[in-house]
Amino acid sequence: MVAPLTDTPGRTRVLDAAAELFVAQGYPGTTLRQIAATAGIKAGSVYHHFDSKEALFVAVLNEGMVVMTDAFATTEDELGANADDTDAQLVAHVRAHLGAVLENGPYTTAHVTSFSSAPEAVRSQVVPMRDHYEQMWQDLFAQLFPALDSQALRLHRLILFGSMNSASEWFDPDGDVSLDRLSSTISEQFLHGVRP
Amino acid sequence: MVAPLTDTPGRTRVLDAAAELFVAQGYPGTTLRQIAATAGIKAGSVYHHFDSKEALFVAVLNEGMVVMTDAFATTEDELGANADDTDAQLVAHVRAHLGAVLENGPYTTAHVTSFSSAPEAVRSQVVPMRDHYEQMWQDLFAQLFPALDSQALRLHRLILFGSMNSASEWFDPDGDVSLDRLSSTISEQFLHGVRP
DNA sequence: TGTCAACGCTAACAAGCGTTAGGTAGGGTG
DNA sequence: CACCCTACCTAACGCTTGTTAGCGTTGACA
Repeated sequence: MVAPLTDTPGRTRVLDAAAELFVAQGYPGTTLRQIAATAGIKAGSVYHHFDSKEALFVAVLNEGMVVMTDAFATTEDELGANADDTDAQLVAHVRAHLGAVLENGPYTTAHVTSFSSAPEAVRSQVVPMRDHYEQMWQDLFAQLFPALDSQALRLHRLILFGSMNSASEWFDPDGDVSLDRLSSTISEQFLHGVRP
Repeated sequence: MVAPLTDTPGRTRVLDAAAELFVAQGYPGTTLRQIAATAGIKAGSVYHHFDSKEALFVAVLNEGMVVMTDAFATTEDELGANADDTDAQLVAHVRAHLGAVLENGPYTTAHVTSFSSAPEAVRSQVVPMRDHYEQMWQDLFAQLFPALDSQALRLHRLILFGSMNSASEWFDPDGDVSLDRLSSTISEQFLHGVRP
């Protein structure tokens, strides 16, 4: 079904397998035996690396959040010169977010697709990092659109997040729409509306 | 945990309970015993109304799709006079879609939130109806934005769907953003971009 | 060379899963 | 009256789940 992964050290192999399966089947729909099999070991051996299924899921989500936060920070650094060009700033950050979610492996995607299927215990452990990431965007929006009040900022941010994250359900890296094209379409659409 | 439902006849009570729980916990995360308890009966009795857990899920999703398709058709009928006003048409359909997803009970919401957690067997039974609904929107878009080619139409439609459907994750009917305000914000945003 | 931790295995556990068989109470109809 | 259909129950089935305990093997380091 899913080819066993290569010779990375054990813990990483388990983490990779878990992320991949959580994305495809959600948290309750994925079993430890599936994860173990994909990682090339037996179910009991997973407990050598993680305390529980919940802890494993938390580890996956945290790793994903780190990738996304890093992508945001890197983009902010790289911008520098264009820091006063609203359009350029937004498109760069959209591109970074989409890159993180759509081409940086299953860790980030897990956040978008299977966070909602997580039990409360898992959710509460991950929410702080999520909030931090959302706050970065909220600050960016406050800087880009100073005329909007904070409620409007939040609303528009959530609209943008919705259109970006939903792409994980239909985007095909081998299709005829590239990531760059998608990023600029979403950014243009968001800034100026549908262009005829 | 989940309050038992009211006095509706048996089959409907099971269907309501199932929809509610599938939305909250996804398909594999919801058990027949939970559904039965919420409906006020025992697990085995569910099989008097439905052949299997899968069939029950399919019934929920189909019911949701009927509601959404009806909402679309009703909107098209009601428009009539304004049929040449692009802005009015879009905002009306956005309002209808959001109304279906956010205030017409858990059946429609189940489509948005837990479709992805369904096993293949369920998915393939529901896809035709989904495709039909998407086609209605695709046709609407073709009429509203005749200057765009079909690839661009699809892209913009998916962007709009993303921002609308993601609202089911954060929209609060009792919050300070009303459904009407949300509908017009999303429509305006989609048509003309962020307004300062 | 001896020791120890890291890593994996086997085998089993209690609990929970979807599902089924067979039974019971009650109302409507011949 | 007898009959049957609807709606529900009880009790169990075979299976899978997350998890644990105990045991082997390996390689690094003293």
